Amino acid sequence: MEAFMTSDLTGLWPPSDPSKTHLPSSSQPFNQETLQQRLQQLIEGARESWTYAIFWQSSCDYSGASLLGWGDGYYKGEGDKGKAKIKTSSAVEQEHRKKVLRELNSLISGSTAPTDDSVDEEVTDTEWFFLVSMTQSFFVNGGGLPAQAFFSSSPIWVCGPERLMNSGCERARQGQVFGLQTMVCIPLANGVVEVGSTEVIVQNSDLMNKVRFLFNFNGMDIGSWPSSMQNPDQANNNPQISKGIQFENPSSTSLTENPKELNFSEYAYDHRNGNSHLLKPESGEILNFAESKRTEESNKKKRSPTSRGSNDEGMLSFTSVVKSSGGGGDSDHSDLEASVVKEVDSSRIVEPEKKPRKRGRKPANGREEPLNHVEAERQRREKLNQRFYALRAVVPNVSKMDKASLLGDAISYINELKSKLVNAESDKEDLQTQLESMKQEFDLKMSSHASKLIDMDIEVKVIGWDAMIRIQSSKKNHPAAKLMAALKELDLEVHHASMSVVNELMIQQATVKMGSRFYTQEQLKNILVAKVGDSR
Amino acid sequence: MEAFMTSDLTGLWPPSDPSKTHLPSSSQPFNQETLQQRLQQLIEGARESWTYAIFWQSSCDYSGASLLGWGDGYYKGEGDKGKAKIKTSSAVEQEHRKKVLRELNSLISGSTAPTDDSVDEEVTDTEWFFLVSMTQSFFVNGGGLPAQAFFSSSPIWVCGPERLMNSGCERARQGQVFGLQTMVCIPLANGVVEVGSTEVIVQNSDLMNKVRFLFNFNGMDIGSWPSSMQNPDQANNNPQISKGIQFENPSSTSLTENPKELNFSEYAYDHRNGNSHLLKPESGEILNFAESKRTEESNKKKRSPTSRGSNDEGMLSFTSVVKSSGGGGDSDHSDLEASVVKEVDSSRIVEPEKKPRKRGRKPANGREEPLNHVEAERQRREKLNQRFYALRAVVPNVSKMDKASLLGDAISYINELKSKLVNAESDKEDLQTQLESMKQEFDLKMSSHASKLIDMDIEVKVIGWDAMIRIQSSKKNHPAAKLMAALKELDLEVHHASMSVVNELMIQQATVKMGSRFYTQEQLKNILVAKVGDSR
DNA sequence: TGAGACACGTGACTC
DNA sequence: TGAGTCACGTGTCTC
Repeated sequence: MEAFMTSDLTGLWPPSDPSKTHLPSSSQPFNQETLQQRLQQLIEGARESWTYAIFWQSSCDYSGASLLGWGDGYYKGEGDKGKAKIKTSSAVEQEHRKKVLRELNSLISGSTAPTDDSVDEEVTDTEWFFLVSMTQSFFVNGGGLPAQAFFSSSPIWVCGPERLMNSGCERARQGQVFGLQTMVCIPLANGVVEVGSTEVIVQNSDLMNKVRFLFNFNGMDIGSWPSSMQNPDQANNNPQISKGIQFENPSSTSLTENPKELNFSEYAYDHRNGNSHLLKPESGEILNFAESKRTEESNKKKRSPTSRGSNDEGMLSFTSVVKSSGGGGDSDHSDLEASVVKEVDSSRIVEPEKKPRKRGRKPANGREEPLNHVEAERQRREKLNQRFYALRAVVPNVSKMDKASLLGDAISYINELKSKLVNAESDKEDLQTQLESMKQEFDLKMSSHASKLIDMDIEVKVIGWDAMIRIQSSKKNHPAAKLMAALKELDLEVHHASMSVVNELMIQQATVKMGSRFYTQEQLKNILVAKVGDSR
Repeated sequence: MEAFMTSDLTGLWPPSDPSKTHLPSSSQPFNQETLQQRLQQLIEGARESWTYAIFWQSSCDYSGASLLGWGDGYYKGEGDKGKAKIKTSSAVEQEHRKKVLRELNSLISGSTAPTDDSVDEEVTDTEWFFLVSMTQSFFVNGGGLPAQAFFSSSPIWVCGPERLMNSGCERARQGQVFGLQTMVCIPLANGVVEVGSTEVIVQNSDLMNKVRFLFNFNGMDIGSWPSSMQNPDQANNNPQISKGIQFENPSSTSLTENPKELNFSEYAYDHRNGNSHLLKPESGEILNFAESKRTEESNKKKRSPTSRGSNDEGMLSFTSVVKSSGGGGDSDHSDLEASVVKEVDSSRIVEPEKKPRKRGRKPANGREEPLNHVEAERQRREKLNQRFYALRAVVPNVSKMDKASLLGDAISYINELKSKLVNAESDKEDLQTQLESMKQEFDLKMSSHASKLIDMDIEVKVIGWDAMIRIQSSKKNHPAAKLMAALKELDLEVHHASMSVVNELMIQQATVKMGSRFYTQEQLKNILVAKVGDSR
C-alpha cells in the first residue's frame, strides 16, 4: 500500500500524464519526476508533520473553462503512524475502499494478481481522502479551496475543525470528516499546491517559502541559491565582478584555483595569452585590493609560476629545473627570468629593472629561504584580501572604501543586525504574549455563554494567591483530565485534589496555588468553565 | 496646576519624604530628585502616550506588615491636551476637587494665599486620580494591582475597560472610571512602578526594558551599559553582559563615540599604561593583533610620538613641526603618547636599535621623507589592527584565530545574523497574521450571540468573489459609517451602495467585491453583524 | 605636493 | 624544523 502510494502513482494514474489526459495543458506542466520529488521534499523536510501534498494542475477543458485537476501527489501519512491508524471506518467501508483500490490498480497495471497484496492493508481515512482526491477537479471560478486560492492568487490556510467545516468548501468539509485538521492551498502560476495535516498547524511562512522555492523558481535559480546562501566567500552583492575572484569554493571554480596553493594563475595565464582585455586594470582596481596592479606588473615580472600548476610548456621545463635544484641560485628571480625570457621573444633581454613599476621592496637577492617564505607571505596576503573582498560583499553600503573603513562598517553593521535581531525577538515575544492573552480573553468571553449550555456546577474561591476549586459535572468526557489540563495550562500548582463519582455525577475538588499569573475569582471561574465545560 | 503637579510634588507631599513618614523604609529609597526624573524619563520619551507614572515605595508599618505607599509620581497628562479635557465631572465635583486641593496646598506650604491661583483651573479626571493616589497605600498581601505585582514579582498589564473592571482591583476600577484604559504595574526590588494611560496600549517589552534600565540598574551599571550598546568597539556577546545590549536609548550615551571617527582609543590607552594587570600581555596576545608585542617594544623603540599630539619636550619639538603640517588630527591618541613618554623617562631615550627586538625591516636611516611616511604607515596599520580587534569583540566564538579566519568568521556571522533576522521577521509576520485572524474569529464567535442582542436585520449573499449586503437597522450610532469602516477593514471593494432612512430605520444596501481574502456567506454575515451591530 | 592607501619583501616569533 | 603569522619599512600610485 505504502509503496503503491508513494512511488507508483506518478506515472500510473492517468491524469498525471499530460499526454493521456483529455485536458490540454494551458501552461507547460512540471516535469513529472521532479514534481513528485518536490512534493515529497516539501513535506518530508518540514518541521510540521504534513500528511500529504497534492499539486493541482491548471488546465482548460474544451469549452475553455479553466479547471484544476490532479497533477501529482505525495502521501506521507500521519505523524505517529503506529498508533494513529484509528479505525474509524467500518469494516464495510474498509471493504469498499479495498475493492475500489483493487479495481483502480488493475485498471492501471492491467493485471490483478500482484497488486492484491498491496491492498490487503487497512486503508486509513487520510489515505482514502488522498486517493479519492485523484478523481477530483475544480472549476476555478467555482467553489473549492484550491480553486479559491488559484482564482484569488493568494494562499488559503484553514485550520481547526470548525474552520474546515465553515470554509464553504466541500473538499475541506470532507477532509475534516476524514480527520484532517489543517488544509493549505498555495497558488502557483500553473496550478495549486495543497497540503494537509491531521494536526492543527498554525499559519507560518515557512511552507510558503518552501513552495515558492521548490515550484516557482525551478529554473536557473534553483542551483545557485543554496550555494550562495551557504558559502560566505561566495556571497556577493556586486554582480559585475562576482567573476571568480573571491570564490574559494572548489566546486565552482573550474577556472579559479585554490588560493592556498595556486594563486593568480588565471591572471598569469591571461598574460601569457597576451594582454587580455577581459580584465582591464582600471576597472578592477577599485574592487580588488591586490590584483589590479598585479595585472600590469606581471608583464614585467612573471610572478612565481614555480609552485603553481602551470602547464605551459616553455615555462614548465624552466621552472622545474630551478625548483628541483632546491632553490639554490637566485630562484626568486627564476620566475622573473621566465617572464623576461618570454618577453625576450617579443622585445628585449635581461634588464630586470627596466621600469620602476614594481611595488614595494625589491627582492633581497641571493637567498635560499626567502623564496618560499615570500611566496607563503604572498598567499597569506592574498587570502586576507579575498576575505576582505568577501566581507565587502556581505556588508551593504561600503562602496569604494578602504580596509579600515570597511572593517568599521562591518562592525557597525554587525551591531545593527544584532540590535535589530534583539528588537525583532522582543517584538515576537510581545506578539506571542498578546496572542496568549487574547486566547485567554477568548475563553473568558466564551465562558459567559458557554456556562449556560454545559451542565456543570462550579465554585471558585480565591484567597491571596491560593484558590479553591469545586466542580460538579457529568462524569462524561473525562472532566478530571480536562480540569488537570486546565490547571497545568494556567500554571496553577495543585496542592490537593480529590474526585469522586456518584452515579453519573463527578465531584472534583482542588486547592491550587497561582504561579506566574494572578487570576481573580471571576476570571478563574470563567476560564475553568470554558475549559472544563468544553464539550469536546 | 500643572506646575504644581510636575515639579513641586516631590518634596512637598509628606509621604514622599521618608524622614517625615511614619513608615520605616525597609530598603533604601531612591534618591528623590532622580526618582521623579526617572519617572518623567520613563513616560516622556515613550512611543506610547502614558498619562502618569507613579512609584509605590515598599515599606513596613509598625506591625511588620509590608506596605506599598506613595513614593513619587509624575503626571504628564493626556496625549491630546487641548481638546481632551473632557468635563465629565460635575461642577460640584470640580468644586470639591479644588477645595481638597486648596486644603492640601495650604497644608503643605502653610499659606493659602499664593496657591489659590494654581487651583483655579479645572481638575481633570486623570489629574484627580493621580492626586488621590498620593493618599493610597496597599498591603502587599492584600488586593490591588501594585500589591499583586509586587507580591508575585511579575508585571501586570491591564488594558481595556472590561479588564480594568474585572481585574479585581479597586484601584483599577477607579482608574477606569476616571478614564484610564491601560494600567501597568512593574515590580522592583523596593517597590512598584505604575503607569497609566487614557489610551489602550497593548503589552510590549519596551516599557519593561525602560523600567529595568531606569530603576533596577541605577548603580554602577548605568554608565557602562549604554556605551557597550552603541559602540561597536565595546559591544560584546558574553552572556553575562548581554543583558544591556538591547537598550538602544540614545539619551544615555554620553560616553560613546562615533565609531567612524574616533575609535578604540580606550584600548590603546590600556596598553600604554604599561603592563597593566588588567590586560596581561599573555592574555592580550590572543586578543590583540599588534599591541601585545608593542608594549615591550615601546621600551626599546620610541614609537611614533611624531605625528601625535604629544606634549613631551624633547619629542615635542620634533612632533610639533611635523604635526602642525597637517598630520590629521588624531587627537584621540593624545593620551597615548603621554604614557609612552612616561616610560621614556624611566628608561632611555634616542637609541632606536638597542636590541634586535624590532620586527621587520630596519629603518633606512638618513632620510627625511621616509620618516614621516613610516610614521603614517605605522598609524594606518595601527588603525587597521584596532579595527580587527574591535571586530573580534563583536564576533562571537573567534578565540585565538588569525586575521583571515576572523574575517571569515565575521562574514559567516553576518550571514547568520542576516538569516536569523529574516526568520524572525517572518515569524513576526506569522504571529501578526495569526493575531489578525484571531481577532476576526473573535468577531465571528461573538457575533452569534451579539446578533440576538442588537436590533438589526442583515442579509448577505455571496456569489463568487462578489457579495451583496443588505442591512436594516436603527439609524442611531451611524450604522453607515460602521458598515463602510467594516468593508474597508475587510478589504471589500464597494461597487455600489445606497442608504436611506425611513422614520427611525436605516436601510443600507451594498454590492462589493472581495479583495485579498475570501469570505463565505456565513463568515461575512457574522463579521458584519459583529462590526455594524456593535453598539459602541 | 603631499597625504593616504596599498602591496611587497623581510625579520621575528610561535608551535 | 619549518610552515604560518605578524609587523615593519619601503616603493609606488592616486587624488
